[in-house]
Amino acid sequence: MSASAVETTSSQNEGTTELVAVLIAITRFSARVLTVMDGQSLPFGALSPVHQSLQAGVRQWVKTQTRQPMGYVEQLYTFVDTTRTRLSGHPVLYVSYLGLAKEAAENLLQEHAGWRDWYCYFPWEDYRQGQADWVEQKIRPQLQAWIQQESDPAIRNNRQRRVDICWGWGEFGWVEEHVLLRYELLYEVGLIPEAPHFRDIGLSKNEIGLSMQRDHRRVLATAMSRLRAKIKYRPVISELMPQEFTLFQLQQSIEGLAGVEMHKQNFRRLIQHQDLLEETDKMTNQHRGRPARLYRFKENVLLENILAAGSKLPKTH
Amino acid sequence: MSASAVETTSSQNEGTTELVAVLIAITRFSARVLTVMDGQSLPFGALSPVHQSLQAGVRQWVKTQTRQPMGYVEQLYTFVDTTRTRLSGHPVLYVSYLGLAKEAAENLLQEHAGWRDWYCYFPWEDYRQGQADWVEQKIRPQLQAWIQQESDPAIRNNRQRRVDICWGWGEFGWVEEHVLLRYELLYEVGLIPEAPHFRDIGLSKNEIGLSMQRDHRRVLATAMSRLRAKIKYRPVISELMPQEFTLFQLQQSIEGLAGVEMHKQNFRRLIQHQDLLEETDKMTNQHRGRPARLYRFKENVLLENILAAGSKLPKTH
DNA sequence: TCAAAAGTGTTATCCTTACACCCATGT
DNA sequence: ACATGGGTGTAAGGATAACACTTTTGA
Repeated sequence: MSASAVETTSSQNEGTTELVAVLIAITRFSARVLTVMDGQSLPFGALSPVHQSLQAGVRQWVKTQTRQPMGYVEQLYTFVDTTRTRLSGHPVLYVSYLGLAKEAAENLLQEHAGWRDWYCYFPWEDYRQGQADWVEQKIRPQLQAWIQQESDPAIRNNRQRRVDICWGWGEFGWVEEHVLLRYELLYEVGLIPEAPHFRDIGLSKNEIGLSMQRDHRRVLATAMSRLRAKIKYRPVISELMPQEFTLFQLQQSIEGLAGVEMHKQNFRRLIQHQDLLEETDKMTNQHRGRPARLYRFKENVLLENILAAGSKLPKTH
Repeated sequence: MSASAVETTSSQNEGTTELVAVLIAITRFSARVLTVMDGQSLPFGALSPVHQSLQAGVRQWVKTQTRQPMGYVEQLYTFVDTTRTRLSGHPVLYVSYLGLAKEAAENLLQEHAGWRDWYCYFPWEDYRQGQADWVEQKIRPQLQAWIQQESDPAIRNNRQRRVDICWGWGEFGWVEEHVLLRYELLYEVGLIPEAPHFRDIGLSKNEIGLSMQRDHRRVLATAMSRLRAKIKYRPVISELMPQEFTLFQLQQSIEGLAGVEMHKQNFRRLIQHQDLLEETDKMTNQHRGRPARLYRFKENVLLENILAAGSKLPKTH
């Protein structure tokens, strides 16, 4: 503290930095995110000089706020909070981290902490049964109106193209990792309650999703984009699965993350061709139908998540 | 300023944030990076509350420091400077950005600003003629010794694996986007002058590369990794090329970035199958051999760099 | 018996790679 | 003439997607 008092630079150089964590776990094949404040916020806390690193700071805050240990961790993105910056007169930063936890601890510290299905915040991102009707019926006309609002035909064309790319319309297909693009589009158009220029058109929470404080929903969207992109080329799914599992459980978990369904037979073959899993000698019949073999990830896969090395997934359906 | 004086929180929450820019351009088919301080630093400056966004801040600093305008910009990574944090008693952050410039302005503002070939800082990353002899002769034995230092056979095995993945030895191939992994390995082993535990084994600057202040070389390595990965699935190369160019020039530019050579015929076909380029009616004979057709990127490609959409490149050789 | 899920096998198609070869120009 | 780079064709191999089909269990 005495050291900072010695600083001769103006307070323009000083600022507040907060660490924000998006911790993901899979429970019953659906993706969940760790929240605090009754789901209105992600775990967060101020960066302090006692932290040895940003990562250590995030781990510490999540641990003290929720008691949930973080497993695999990677940096996501750094945001400025323009509102708080303007109000306080110094820059307010959020450095966000993505974490993957193997099991969701049930004995969370605070009453207001909890695991939530991530589709509560992004209902339109669950594309497993195809595009929801209300997207076509309620969202699409709003976007179309937004396109028509623009008088310059060149910009109007760009808007049309952007909308089509985001939602897989026209010549384009649905791309599950465009979570952030879609969120930012809805935000810009004014359909997201967090937006300063929000226009309420009477969408329910099951449609437009639950809101979060301090733009944390954008942070979550960033995390979903990153994770959905990453599972396609790196076996990070191993950080989320239990020790042993069936191939179908693995498929359902990935489908839960990606928000799309996959072709069963090809999924199995593709996974088995990749030298990621090894058979156990156990079978399970915790489900309807023929008993299934249990598999586990090979030992080196965890290491290779930290280093490098690839993995592939089949296309949808 | 008066607002920050009102702050009641301790100075632990206060910190300094610097913006660091890695601006890349291609000159004569080799990748260059914009530097200041005679190549010892990347352009940087403090984040201030007057900046409307992080990106705007980076653009402003690069412009005022070098007069070079930035084109395409994306966030790279946020680092903590542990040394300066310890000394000052408050967190010191670097938020880094990658920028791609179409042409390298020659009339740079400062005398000490300049464009440098990025292989000056990472000589081992130029793999276009295969692996350099001195890597095999001087680096490899050092890495091998580092592996043998470890007594625990499990950890020793991990080290061996890590070294092999990084450098494409053993069962692995050279992966050009592992720039950061390789740098961090060399840093950890103590071969990089910037490392606190640096052991001088008499490598020349042509071998271990030029040093930079404040760990900026790590920032550059991060940028190279990102860019090398990105050109494989997104046509960001369009942000670096001049208006019109031949296919061979495009190939050489990409080879300059990736640091590997590509198969000529397949490169041409792959590019032409992707609906990225359009023919002009012009030919050039600014080179030996048969005159070549000039191409340009389609108009929508620039837009799609900002949004999404893919592109592919052939494997090496 | 039927539904649900585990599995196996096969084929068509596309993409990539590798190789062979001809064309046009400057020196 | 030949070196250099431009440009076309094609065949082999591998990966993927799509489809058909059998097996084993619980309800």
